[in-house]
Amino acid sequence: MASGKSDWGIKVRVWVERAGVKVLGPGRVELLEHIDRQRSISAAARQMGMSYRRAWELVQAMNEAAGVELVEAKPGGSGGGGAAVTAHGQEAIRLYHSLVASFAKTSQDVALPAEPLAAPPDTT
Amino acid sequence: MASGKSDWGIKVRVWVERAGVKVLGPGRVELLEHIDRQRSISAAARQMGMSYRRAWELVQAMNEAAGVELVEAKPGGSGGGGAAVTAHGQEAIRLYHSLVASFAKTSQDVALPAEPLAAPPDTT
DNA sequence: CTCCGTTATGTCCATTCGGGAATAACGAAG
DNA sequence: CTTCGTTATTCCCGAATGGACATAACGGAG
Repeated sequence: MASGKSDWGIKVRVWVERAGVKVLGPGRVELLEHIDRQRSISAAARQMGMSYRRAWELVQAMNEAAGVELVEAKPGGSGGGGAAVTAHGQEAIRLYHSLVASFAKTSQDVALPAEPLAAPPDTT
Repeated sequence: MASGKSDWGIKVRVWVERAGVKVLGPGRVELLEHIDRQRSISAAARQMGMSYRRAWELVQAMNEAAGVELVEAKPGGSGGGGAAVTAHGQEAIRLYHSLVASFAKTSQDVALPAEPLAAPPDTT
């Protein structure tokens, strides 16, 4: 029963750009949240099963694309240093979540019919 | 003036799945429309600047994922054969466009503020 | 000064993706 | 049967992606 019930679904991916370059996406925001909790890029990366390299690149890309520091990182110091999500970063997280919520609501409203690809009756 | 005005924007990508596998996306629907006009996969591919191979693979994937033939292709015959978008395919195009329209509307409604990342005032 | 864990950066490599080209299959028209 | 342009299929390769690893830089604590 490959199509026994109705396993059709709508998927939406939302992201925020500035000057045409990506600033926030689902993965980036998730990373922001992990950094916020861990106060460390490497710890966040580990927790997400992502390489530190990639996490760091994402942070760079985010900061540059946003034009403001969303994550403030510093090497050295007690514990080796660490990273923190700035006030702008916090705001970015809130903003993105509200966007996702809006589109999720739309997704509910436009729910697909049981048979999305039933050809409409001939109108002649 | 890297951020002189307000070059922030929201981007949304919508796609339709069945049983967890992608059926329709922006590129696939565009391909459907080109095939519908050209009545040929290869012509559609040329027009889109895409290799015939990729176009053909997309058609296969679409047909299989949908569980119904969205494109009916036949080799041989006068003119070498050709391809046509079925009634189900036509319906798929309509469906996808309506989805995109809905999400575009939401995108308008949730338009970003001029300074998306202005930190909210301290509430203490 | 030494130690430590994190940030910062470079190099190498497996995987994926899709283009390009080559080839066969096909079937109606002539 | 031959011709013709399209569909169908395979093989090879370049680019991009991102993981794994190695190494330096950093700076507070002791």
